[in-house]
Amino acid sequence: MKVAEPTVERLIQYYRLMSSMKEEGRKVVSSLQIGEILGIKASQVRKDLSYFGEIGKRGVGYHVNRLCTHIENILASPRVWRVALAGVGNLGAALMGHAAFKSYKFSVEALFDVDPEKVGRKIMGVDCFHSDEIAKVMEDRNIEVLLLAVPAAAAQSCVDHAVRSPTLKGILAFTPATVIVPDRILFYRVDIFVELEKLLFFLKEREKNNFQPSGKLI
Amino acid sequence: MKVAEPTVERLIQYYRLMSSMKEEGRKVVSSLQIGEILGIKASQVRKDLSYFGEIGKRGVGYHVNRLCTHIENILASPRVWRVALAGVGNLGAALMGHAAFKSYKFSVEALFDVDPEKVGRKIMGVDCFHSDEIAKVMEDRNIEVLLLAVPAAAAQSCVDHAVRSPTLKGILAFTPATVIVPDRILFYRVDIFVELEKLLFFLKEREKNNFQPSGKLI
DNA sequence: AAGCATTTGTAATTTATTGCACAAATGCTG
DNA sequence: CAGCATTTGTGCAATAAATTACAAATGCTT
Repeated sequence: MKVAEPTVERLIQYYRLMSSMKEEGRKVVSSLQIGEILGIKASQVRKDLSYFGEIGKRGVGYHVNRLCTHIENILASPRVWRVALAGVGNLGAALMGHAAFKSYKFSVEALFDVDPEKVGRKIMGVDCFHSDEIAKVMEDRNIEVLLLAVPAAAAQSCVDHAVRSPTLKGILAFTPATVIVPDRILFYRVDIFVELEKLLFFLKEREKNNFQPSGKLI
Repeated sequence: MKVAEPTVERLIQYYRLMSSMKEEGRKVVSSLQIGEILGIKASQVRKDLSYFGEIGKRGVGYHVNRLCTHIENILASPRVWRVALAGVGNLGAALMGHAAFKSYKFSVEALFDVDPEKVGRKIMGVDCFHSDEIAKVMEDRNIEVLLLAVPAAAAQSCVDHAVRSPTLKGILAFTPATVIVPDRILFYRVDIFVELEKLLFFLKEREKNNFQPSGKLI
């Protein structure tokens, strides 16, 4: 049983929404209501949620607490993933400082940078090493996931070092650069500038078509 | 003639690749080579590139300079978009400092924050206003696009203010929060934590299926 | 407890996106 | 200049994803 990527993405959204509804003390919610808030068709919501067994109640809706736990189980980690962060600039700092970064699903076991001010010190409680040592440190510390927040020019070289560690399983890159990664490594990218370009492109299209809607809404 | 979102996304990647190949002095490239570097099937590359007219040369490939200009024209802006950035924390600073942010497609005309240290001053040459003034300033300065880099808790309130300006056309949010936006506004989101969750989920799936590959590669 | 308004779960359909396969061009070689 | 190796552009097939439509449950009302 394999799950499609768009489904996983929506499951994460449902989970966030259920968490906040739980906090607000809400007990029950329907697929229609979930869909309206998230900008998704109710039928899509139902299909996603029923994918892992019948969890709702016909004529009633979904029990918020139960749905929350249910999705939590689907998304749960088998263990705490060991993560490293390469690039402790503004973006890296933004990540480290973010509330959602304090997750029980992973722990940051090493930092990498080239700045002599940072190398050799602990930053927010984590040892910072020089980027030249990526391969060795990642293997020593059994790092499975690399978060790549280095400048575009340094991205490929960082990846080349990192993939030499047999412990590496996945990379999440925040860099607007083309990088080549071996097939055995799961690779995801968050590219702010691609999204910005897309937004501007579809704004242009909208304008051209004189306000006939198109593109992705919500 | 409407263009699909995945196509636009790939066009941006092709453009980046062509730019760097141009710099390296490369003259000609085939769809197969582009595809191998970008992890895309050659047929997909050809389909994308032929969407806006025949640009390649059979038996030869694509002329790098010509292709670069071609895609540039497709993605070109009709004018310089007027942009504002809400949230001048680490993430906002990372954006402002980024090379790719100095684009001729848009100019940052206002900043918003709640920090009294920042409000009323110029930051990197741009006036910073209090977030309470979003609606007024955006209308005064004719801002069309809002970049939202505020904490999750503040996101919805910022959006509510911003959409009161009739000049607003699009929002790009960097915040891991559910926000409700009217249909007339084009809304895109870059959610680092969703991507991280997805990566961890598919790593888990891979492990479960004992290393049979799945998920998105490159 | 029968009737009714809801709301889920899912089979069937539609739409979107990708991949295949091959004719049509191109340029090189002898 | 004929033959051959490439490589594009594109109709068609295959795959993936979203949407529709409706039977099956549920609980409320009378």
